Amino acid sequence: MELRLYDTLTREKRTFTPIDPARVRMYVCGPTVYDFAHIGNARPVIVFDVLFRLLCHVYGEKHITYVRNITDVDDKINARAAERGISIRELTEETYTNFKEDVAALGCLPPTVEPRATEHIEEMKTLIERLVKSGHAYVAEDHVLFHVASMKDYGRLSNRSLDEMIAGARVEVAPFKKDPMDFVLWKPSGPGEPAWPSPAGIKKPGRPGWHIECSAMSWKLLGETFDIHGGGIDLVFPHHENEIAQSRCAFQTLVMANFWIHNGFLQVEGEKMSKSLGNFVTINELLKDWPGEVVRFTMLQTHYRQPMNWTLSGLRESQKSLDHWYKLTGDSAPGYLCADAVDALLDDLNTPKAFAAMHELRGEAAKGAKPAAAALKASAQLMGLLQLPPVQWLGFRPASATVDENKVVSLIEARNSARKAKNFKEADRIRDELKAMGIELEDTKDGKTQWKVAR
RNA sequence: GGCCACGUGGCGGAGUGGUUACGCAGCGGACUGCAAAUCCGUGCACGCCGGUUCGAUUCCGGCCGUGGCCUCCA
Repeated sequence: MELRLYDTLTREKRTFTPIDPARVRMYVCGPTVYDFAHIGNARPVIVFDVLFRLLCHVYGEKHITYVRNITDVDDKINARAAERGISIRELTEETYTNFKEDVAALGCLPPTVEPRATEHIEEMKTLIERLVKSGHAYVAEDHVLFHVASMKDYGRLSNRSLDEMIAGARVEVAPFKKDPMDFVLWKPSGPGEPAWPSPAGIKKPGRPGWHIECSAMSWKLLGETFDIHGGGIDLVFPHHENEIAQSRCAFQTLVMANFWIHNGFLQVEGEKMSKSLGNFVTINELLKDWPGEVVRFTMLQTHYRQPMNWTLSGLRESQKSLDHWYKLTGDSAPGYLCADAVDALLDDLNTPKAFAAMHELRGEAAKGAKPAAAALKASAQLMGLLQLPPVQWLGFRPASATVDENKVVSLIEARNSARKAKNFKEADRIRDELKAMGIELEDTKDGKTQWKVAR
């Protein structure tokens, strides 16, 4: 099995070879815990969960270390906690709990380690001290700044030259910076802000800059150089660029990670997702109306590097496909994996192509091929789908639908009595009545009637 | 303004220098009391303009459009 992955740094798709196949190491940037995660946050979580599962399949579960951090020190967190009148700790705990539940409902396995920034301040300070000592960072007005000009090939990941960046910079430059592109490793804390004793001989207590935490945590948990670093494409610059600068300069290494993998951006109904447009979709809200697997399926229907458009009709389509798959595979045990589906995944995580192979299996299974159904189930499960008992799946009711289940059931009974008595006029009238209530019926072969909420 | 992506049939979405993606919807048929579900069959495509080539949706150049980054952001 050969896994091929696209690397943002070298801009090519190439064979993935782990540094140590007995310990494959992946780091993915996790959430800043200040509010509910939105659908855009869900994309990397789901995409890298599929990669994690695939790596487990190829190298064995015990040989993968997947780290996804929790950013629990950040100015947005401070602001939100103050706004809500709760402590920072309360806010981050609450948000993290919500995040964990949401992500589990999306069928994502817990990473091997979920480190918190606040628990790795010492490592950050160690890195900062090293960078100052080696001349890559300097102290100015109680800040520690990384000196970008000290690194020859800064900008390679995002394909920018320093000159270009300086020319195109629109930011106001803090007066104490040696170079406009220099970024903060450590900054002083004001009253009410979280603070730790500062490194580099600074007297005033302070807190870390944003980028240093990932360098510190990946170092602590994965080492100076590791296999895969992932995140959203919007993190390429400045976050990942700066991580590379910090880690490589601190450790004198040629690379920080061998593969840099980034998922594409997401729009909602053809527009940028924003609170002002009213199309801001949180995972939490979505999960009230849709099973997690529908959200997951929808996300994987687009290749992870492509821009994707999140739509209601996309969710409906996914629901249909999964309904179909669940009905067909039923309670059958998972069988052999579909080779075409696995090959598609091994080719830079081509999930849409894997789905196509699985749709074909569905066709064979419909003709009565039991191994095809078993293969469909196994392949879907490799992608974190078809994990529920079919009864539970088919029994899902959206929370927003206010249906009186007892009434629905008694109407269905009345309709079936009418059908038995060949009073089809009455039976159809009842069906129409249910339809007006947003209930759709499905008569099964064994004479029973299933119902679902129309979408 | 600088840098970087993307543009495929009604919709979603893979892929390829010459041959069917696939899914949803539509249409026709089977099944059904009629529907729904399911099964069978089926039409529809590669933003625009040039270039390379025997041949380009696929390679190159330009243009147009959309989006991302440059500032917290997946």
